[in-house]
Order: sequence, then C-alpha cells, then structure tokens
Amino acid sequence: MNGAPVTLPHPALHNQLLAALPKAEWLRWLPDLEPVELPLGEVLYESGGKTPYVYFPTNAIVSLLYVLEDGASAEIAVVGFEGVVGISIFMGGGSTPSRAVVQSGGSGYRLRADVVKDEFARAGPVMHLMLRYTQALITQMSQTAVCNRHHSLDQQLCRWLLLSLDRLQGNQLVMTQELIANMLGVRREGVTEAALKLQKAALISYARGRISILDRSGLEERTCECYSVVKREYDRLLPGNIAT
Amino acid sequence: MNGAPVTLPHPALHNQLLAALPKAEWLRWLPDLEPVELPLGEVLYESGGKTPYVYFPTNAIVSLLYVLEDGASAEIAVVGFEGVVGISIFMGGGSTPSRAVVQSGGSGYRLRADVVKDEFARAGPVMHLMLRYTQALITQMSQTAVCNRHHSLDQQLCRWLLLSLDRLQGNQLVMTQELIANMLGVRREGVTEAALKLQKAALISYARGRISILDRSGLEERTCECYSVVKREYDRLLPGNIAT
DNA sequence: GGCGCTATGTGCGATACCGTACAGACATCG
DNA sequence: CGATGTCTGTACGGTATCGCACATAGCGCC
Repeated sequence: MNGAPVTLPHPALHNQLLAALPKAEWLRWLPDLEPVELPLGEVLYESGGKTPYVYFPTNAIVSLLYVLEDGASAEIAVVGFEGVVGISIFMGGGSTPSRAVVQSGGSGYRLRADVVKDEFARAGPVMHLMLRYTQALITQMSQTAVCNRHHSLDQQLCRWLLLSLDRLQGNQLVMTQELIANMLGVRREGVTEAALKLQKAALISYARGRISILDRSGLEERTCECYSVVKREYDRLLPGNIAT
Repeated sequence: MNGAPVTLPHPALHNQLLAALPKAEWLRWLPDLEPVELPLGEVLYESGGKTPYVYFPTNAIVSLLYVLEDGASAEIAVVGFEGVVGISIFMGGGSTPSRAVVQSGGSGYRLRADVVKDEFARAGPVMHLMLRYTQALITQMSQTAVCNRHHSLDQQLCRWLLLSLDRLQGNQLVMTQELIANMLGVRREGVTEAALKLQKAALISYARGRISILDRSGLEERTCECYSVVKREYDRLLPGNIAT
C-alpha cells in the first residue's frame, strides 16, 4: 500500500503477497501460478458460488460486492496488488454470499484452491501472511459499514477514489459514475453531484468514464477518517517487506 | 445458532465452539480455560488495544463496535455462545480498530492468547473451526454494511432483535432504547418510533429497559433479508456438530 | 455526416432520518 | 413519601438522499 509496488525481475512480484513469499514457498508455487487477464466487469466468483482459484491481482482492482434481492448492491471491500481474492477458500466454506467483480481491468495471477489449502496445512509463514491480510480486509469491511452509516456521499466518494488510486499506477481511473454509484450503493445522480463539487474545486477532472486526479492531498482533506484508518491498518499488518 | 445450545455435563460446552472441540484439544485446553463473568457494559478490548485473552461467551452477548472520532458508533457484528471474541489474536496483529463491549450480561470462558496461538501452530481441526467461524463473522460484518446502506431503521431493528434473541435463552432482553440506538448507529428517538410500531403490532412489548418478544415470526416477516442470509451462513459453516 | 448509444447534468417533490427541545412515567433511594 | 435520575414519548424544522423525468453532450458506427 505504501507507494508503488517494488519493481523486481518477475512480474508476479508486483503482487505484494506473492512478493512477500519466502523463497521455499515461492518455488513450490511457481509451477502452479498462472498469469491471467482480468478485464473490466469480469466476475471472479458469484454469490454462493465456488471458485476453484484464488486470484492475486497485479495492476487490476477487484471489488467485493454484496447484492441484495432487489438488485441493490454495495461494495464492502476492494482488492488490488496488495491482496488476494477468494479468502473463503482458505478460511473454509469455499463460498461467500458476495460477488467479486473486476472494477478496473488489468492482470494478475491465479492459483488452484488445493495448492492454497495444502499450504495452509503446513501452518507456516504463508498462512500467517494470508491471515494477516484477511485481518486487514476485515478492517476495511468494518470501516465501510460504519462509513455507510455516518458519512456523507461527498466524503465517501473521496474515500473511494483514494482507495482505488492506491491500487493503481498513475493518476487516472477508467470508471463511469454509474459504476461508482453501484459500488457505493447510491444513485448515479448523487455521484454526479458529488463529482461536480470535486471538479469545481479542481481536485479531479473527468469526462465520459475517465477520471484524472489533480490534487490528491485535496481529496485527503475532504475524505472521512475511514480512509486513513484502513490505510494505517494495512500498513501495520502488511509492511512492504519483500522477503528474498 | 439452530435453537438452544445442547445441554451437556460441563457448562463450558454451552459455548458451541468449545463444545465442538475434539477430545484431545479439549483436554489440552481444560487447565487454561477460566470461567469469567461478563457484566453488561464491560469492555473486553478497546480500539487498537491488545487483549491477552480470547473470550468464549456462554449466555452473554458481546458487540463489536466501531467508534468514530466524533463519538458516533456502529455495531458491525455480535458474538454469543456460537462464537469467540478476539479473532485478531489468531488472525495476527493482535488488535483491531474496534471495541468489544458486553451488550447483554452473562458469563463465559477466557483463554490466554498464547494457548490459542500454539493451537494454530498445529494447523489442526481447531484452527479450521476457528477460521470457519471467522468466515461466518465476516459475512455478518459485510451484511451489516449493506444493511446500513439500504434498509430502513424499522427493518434493522427487527434484524437486531432477532440476532440478539438467537443468542439468548428465553424471549426477554434487557436493553434500553438508548443502547440499541448506539449499536445501530442511529438516534434514540428513531428507535423509540420503530419500537412503538412493533409494540402496536403486538410483536413486542417493553418498558424501561426490558423487551419481551411476543411474536417472533412476526419480526421475521418485517425484517430484511440480511437476517436470514447471516443465519444461513452460520448454519452452513458451523453446523451444531458436537464432536465427542 | 448523421444516427444512436452512452455518459453526464438538472430539476423537483417525496421521505427517512437528524438535531434539538421538552414532557411525562416509572424506579430507586434517601 | 418526596426527590432525583432514567427511560420513553412527542414535536418540529432541517437536510441528505431518493425516485423519476428529461435535457445535453460526446463518441462510435454505418
């Protein structure tokens, strides 16, 4: 989370969890790690459905969404190069009532479920790494719950932009207001109004699904505490320690 | 979650996770399991603070609360005899930005952190049990986030009452509207109005901090889907399997 | 170069909840 | 038995967001 990912010879290392693997585990996984494209909109798993893989995004961003019976939805967490999608595989149960959708296209790696489960049976450093990541994810989910309750749409939009920005290189995101509204669980018009305010304040500029961030620190001033609470917890639990 | 806890010789078995321990682990833990009183209002851990114990409630209920800088709060999950408080001890990190408060007084057991950690190092059935429980807890948190976003206070009050009821014997709960408002992250007056509607519909009756549920299925009709989604997931991940 | 689609902007009444203020009812305790 | 504090009920204006309807604008495709 702190800054751009370290650039190392193998591109898989652009995922921080993979990069943090000890050498022995890394070599064990290597033959099973498949590079995958993660195009915008791809559904990695459906509510209640099993996936045979966990995914390690590199430059893609994946949203964990809960979808209600009436079609309304809300994002509960977002996963980028700092994490892994599919924690229910090693937590147990194999499925969750949520949906994982690629929110920003890119690529990543995937690994068969049984490889991950075998790794957990060893109770080694990788298990502890994955559990610490899960703990950080729990914080993100919880803070999202509180934020949904108490903070304004304006603040939440800033938080959302910042969380996305942290998981991308560059300062542009490809994302319509309609999609953002879906993630935040609000009306599209609400996002339009909030985005207009940010544009008038010269913090962002956008047109037809391209958003450029002009003043990152300005966004940080406007967002709620939720952003920094989550970021701090990620940094605490997952310091950018690239083990050999 | 399904019905009252099985009554077995040792009262610690009134916690479903303890009751589900295989015999070997049970015997290993027994000398370190301390019975504790959990009086209403007791704080088991504070935001960011470490606890040296995990807690297994028997007839108490513990709320996991996030408190914002301005003092506003919201409950993100509730733990009763089906679970354990302090997952950050085995997930890693040792602390979370949340607070754990006893919402309904009673008793339980506690276990030193190092005993739990040692158990995890074995990567045995107990670890898998705890991880499955954590997965269920994640579902509860996530569903709470969506519920906060999309459902009415009326519906949420019903959900909250039902979740509490599932973790208590009897059909009465000791709980002021002020406290409920704190948990739900809304005004006390809002709870009063919602509770009045339920009382007029003869679903509950209450006075000065005592709430009696008169018509449980009536509440189930009024609540949102969130209640049953969470309940189903607990039942799926933690079937009331009392191992030897 | 025009047509259609998608993305964005705007307006307006409805509503759920907030903030604040205050009143009555009941319980406890001196 | 009266004082005090807690719990619950009520009222009222304010506001953020909703739901819906529709206008405008850029982009791609034939």
